[in-house]
Amino acid sequence: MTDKTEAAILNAAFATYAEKPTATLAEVATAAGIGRATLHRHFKGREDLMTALALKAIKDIDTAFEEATRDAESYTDAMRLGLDAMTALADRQTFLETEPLDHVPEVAREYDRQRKELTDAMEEVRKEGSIAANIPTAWAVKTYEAMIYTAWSMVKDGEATPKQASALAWQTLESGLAGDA
Amino acid sequence: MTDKTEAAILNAAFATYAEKPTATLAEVATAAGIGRATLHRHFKGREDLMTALALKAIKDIDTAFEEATRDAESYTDAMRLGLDAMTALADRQTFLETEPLDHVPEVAREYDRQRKELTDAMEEVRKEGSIAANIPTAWAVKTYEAMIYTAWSMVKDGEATPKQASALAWQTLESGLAGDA
DNA sequence: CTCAAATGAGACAATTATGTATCATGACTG
DNA sequence: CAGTCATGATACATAATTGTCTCATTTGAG
Repeated sequence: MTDKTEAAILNAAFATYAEKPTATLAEVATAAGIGRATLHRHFKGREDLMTALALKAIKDIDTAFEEATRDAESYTDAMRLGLDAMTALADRQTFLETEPLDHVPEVAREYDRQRKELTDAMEEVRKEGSIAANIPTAWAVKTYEAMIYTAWSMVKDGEATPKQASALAWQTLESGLAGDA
Repeated sequence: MTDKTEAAILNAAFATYAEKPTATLAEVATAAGIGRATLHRHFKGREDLMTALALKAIKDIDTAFEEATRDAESYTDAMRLGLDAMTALADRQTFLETEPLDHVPEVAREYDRQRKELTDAMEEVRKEGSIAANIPTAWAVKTYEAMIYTAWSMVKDGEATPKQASALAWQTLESGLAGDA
């Protein structure tokens, strides 16, 4: 049950920290439906949990993105499919943005790698003609992430279904980066 | 010097919490360039500081928005001008989103009021024909806020000047909500 | 069923953050 | 210049969080 418990802890932690970045370990344990002692059995301490969360966040995003874009017909299409898949994982993205994680070399390295891959992919999207010339790639990447967060937020607030939200996000992103109003 | 010191504390706090939501009062004090004791002289405690920050955030945003949109020719134009002004205040917006503030009635009330005003204004923008029919107003509002945050983030990361960033934000928003790619 | 492993609950210690009080110092005011 | 006021530094008290340990109970595999 170790693996299942740890997964439950990590998932609960993502949800909890997305809601309240200052949450205590006790709150995370309660959210996971376990005792605080059990949390300490699986993760040596706060720092350990944070590192595990960061690495899992990166891995989950990688996996979801690869899975979703397996049979994309273009980089532009891959972005659309990826956005759809990521809408459910925005709590992980939020965690990575919120928590200062530079002090763990492995996390920093993986984070940079993922970010570079996304930037490279966006460059390909540009080559496909989906991005206006005056828009920097860095802006396109940040907007992409912002749309994922916004879609997630819509769902969280009960203002849209995941499908609706990611469709809106894609529509906004595609039109917005194409640039002709 | 009391007023100036308090302003310094609040501004430093916005910057600090935007960077690290779990920052301690000691870190805030250091960022403000004062001793921890002095912080306690101006704000009774953590809760007191948080409340002051929330109220100031709301007020700063109100003021900046009103100031910037004073001679807007339309609601759509007001949104553009407001976005420009808000780019520098995204740390306040971030604070309001990050910190759970429902438990202070006055803050909750002001927050709801401001949010409603923004939603109402966005409805007017819709009437001016700037928003595609299939896009909910709630989405338009969230996207607006997301673009402000994104512009701020670009500036913070040194990838654009404030002017460039808010121009990109407006271009993306206008084209994105108009909806025709 | 039986046993080993995992767990929850609780007690406890250690660490960290918060809150309060005091005092000497420097700045500004009248 | 004298006095007041805010401040920084420091010490100290309290509270909250984190980390460790034990033990009775539960769970699950064999």
